[in-house]
Amino acid sequence: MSTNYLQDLNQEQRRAVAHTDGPLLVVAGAGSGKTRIITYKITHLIKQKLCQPDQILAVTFTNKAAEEMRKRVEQLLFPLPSIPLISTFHSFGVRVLRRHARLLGYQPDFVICDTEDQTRILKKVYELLGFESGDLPIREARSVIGKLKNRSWDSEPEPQDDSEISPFYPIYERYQRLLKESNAMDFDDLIQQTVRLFQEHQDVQESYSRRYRYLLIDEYQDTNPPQYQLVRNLASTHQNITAVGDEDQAIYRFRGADIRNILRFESDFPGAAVVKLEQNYRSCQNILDAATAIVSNNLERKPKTLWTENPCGDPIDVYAAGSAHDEAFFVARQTEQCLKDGESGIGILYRANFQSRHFEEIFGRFGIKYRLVGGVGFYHRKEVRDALAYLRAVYNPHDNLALLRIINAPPRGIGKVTLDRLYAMSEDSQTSLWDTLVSGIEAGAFPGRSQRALQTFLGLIETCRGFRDLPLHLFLEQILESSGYIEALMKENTEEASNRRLNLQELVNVARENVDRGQNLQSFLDSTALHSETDDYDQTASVTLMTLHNAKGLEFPIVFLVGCEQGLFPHSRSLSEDGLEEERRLCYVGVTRSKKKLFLTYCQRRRFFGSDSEEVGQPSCFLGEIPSHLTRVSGSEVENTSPSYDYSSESSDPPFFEEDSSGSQSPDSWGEGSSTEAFDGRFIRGARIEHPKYGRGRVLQVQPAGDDIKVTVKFPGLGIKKMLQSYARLRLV
DNA sequence: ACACTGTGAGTTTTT
DNA sequence: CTCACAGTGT
Repeated sequence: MSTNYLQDLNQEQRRAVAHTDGPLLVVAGAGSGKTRIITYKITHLIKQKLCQPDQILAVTFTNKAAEEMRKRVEQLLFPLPSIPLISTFHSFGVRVLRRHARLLGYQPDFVICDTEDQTRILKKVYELLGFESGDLPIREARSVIGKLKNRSWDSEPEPQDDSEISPFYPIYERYQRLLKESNAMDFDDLIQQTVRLFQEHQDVQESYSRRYRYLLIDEYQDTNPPQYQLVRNLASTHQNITAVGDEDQAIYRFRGADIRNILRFESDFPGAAVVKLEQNYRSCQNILDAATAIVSNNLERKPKTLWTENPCGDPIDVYAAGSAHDEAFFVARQTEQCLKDGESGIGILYRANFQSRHFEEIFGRFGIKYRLVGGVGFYHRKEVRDALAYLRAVYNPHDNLALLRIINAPPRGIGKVTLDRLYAMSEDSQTSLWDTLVSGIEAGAFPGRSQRALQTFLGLIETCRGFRDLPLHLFLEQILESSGYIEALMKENTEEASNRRLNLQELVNVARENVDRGQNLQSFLDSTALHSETDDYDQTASVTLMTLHNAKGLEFPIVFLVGCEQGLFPHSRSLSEDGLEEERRLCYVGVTRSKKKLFLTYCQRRRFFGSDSEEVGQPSCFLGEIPSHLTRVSGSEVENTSPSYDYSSESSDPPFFEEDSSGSQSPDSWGEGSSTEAFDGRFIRGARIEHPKYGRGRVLQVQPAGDDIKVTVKFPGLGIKKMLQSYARLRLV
């Protein structure tokens, strides 16, 4: 068996796989065999004996993608003497950092904290610095910190040149210090600290660069500056890098991803070869045409032409639903029909997680089995996180974050007053909470009741430490018993509590599987921290609900892209600046997930925040970018429940889909560019605005009023005001 | 210390 | 609607 596997590839793909020496950029359009390139190239390198398997490093963004590749490589190459490292950026970071943590002043058993931990830490920071969440909501503080960490290669951010961020720099500084003191890293640190390690310790960098002689990077368009720098560091000694990507599918700018990384690859890596893959093997012609038409409105891209030999396929169905409920109903009915026809592999894709609710509800009523990816996942449940914190705290009591989480869960009489005291003492003595607690109890530093409660807690942790040598799952079971956690749930005697118990049982099962695979506590904790919900997504489920972001890299015979409304998709918060191009790419990603059949739906009215009335919405401007001969439009009628929404004087029912003789099925607001002129960056539903007198508010409703536009705005604390756009000097924020 | 209540505020996307 | 929080009462 020599080079048979090359027969599966087209000419361009073969060129990409056969190029083994030096930098290579593979510009791979949607559905053109991106994953195939990486897996076959790994195969090629090994079969041609260009290196040992364990000298190959392939980096992806999601565990799911990594797993998929591992599986495929295994299939291609039977038994292997060693295995290539196929890993996500983050888990690669963890791997390196666990080994060299001390060089950076961390302990090797550092903790990985996620968004929830970040929030807890930030609350503490606010408390310490006297910040109010009114000054800057914690959510935004997180994003400011993320920006600081992700925008540059070096680890010391320069705040002074950014007036928008510099007032909040103390928050960043204190946050980072608390993290360090807790021996913790957030997700961004996992990359950034790795880069720092490489910068400060050239020898370490070189050893990794020499160790991995061939580098393959998936989804290169989504790399942010630290990741980019990491890649360059790894390639430094050999430049054997294969970057695979597609700038049209760059959808992680909010995470600091910089599309220019892929656009300037050739100048970054002199002598780079470039291969373009333009044949699409996935979608029908109609779908591909629609996708191409949409994305060609973007300016920030290299033009390319995707083509396919696949049949034309059905027209794209566009459905104008009356309400979100109606939309879900329509999708459920269509889905039911598809299932009856023996179809499987139906994807319901949406912009934002909260949209899933209606579909879950209606699908439940229809008896349609579905799988939900994302949302509040297993590892984010309170009880699961508590249990993991117990593991951490018992294993290492100096883990402040874990200790704080479980010290009073279940309630055992250690409240805020006691905790504040403990915290202050720990600040004074510069020791961990645990040490402070131990010495404080000895010194009798607490009032009687707290003293006894803390004493009990201390005894509990010490008892649990006695179980440390048990296999992980038994260890966990023991802790849950001894801590009284299970008992407290039993006492509650509600359905919710019994669900929680089931979840904990499930966690014990996961732990057992880990033991069976020979993994230790540390790797168990790592995998739970880096786990994402996409990971256990099962290809065999016939109906799947997920966000567009989660859908990247997947494909479905049938796709429903729902909620195609101005303000939701494109999202109102991305309308200012050039965020619209990114939304358009997201739309491109969504459309190209589909193999044979695509439905696009939107709601003419949607409830916001579960408010009492449904507000009028405009169809997504992306719908207007699809040539009308590719679509088939239908819709449900909207009853005129509220006179203020009455559009009937302007068009007959259904309002947006008047059949006219000019041949265009599109309403006026769709036409090329016109919707963009009227609404892009303006005051659409959901947008946040600022009024010179009332301050900040949110647009609830927009309606035409003669030549002007009437805008309804909710100002927090002040109530709802209606105003005309031309008079009110509104500004987007 | 904690369980309860009402208030008010907030929904992009993720490792 | 659903979460987090403040303020109540025990």
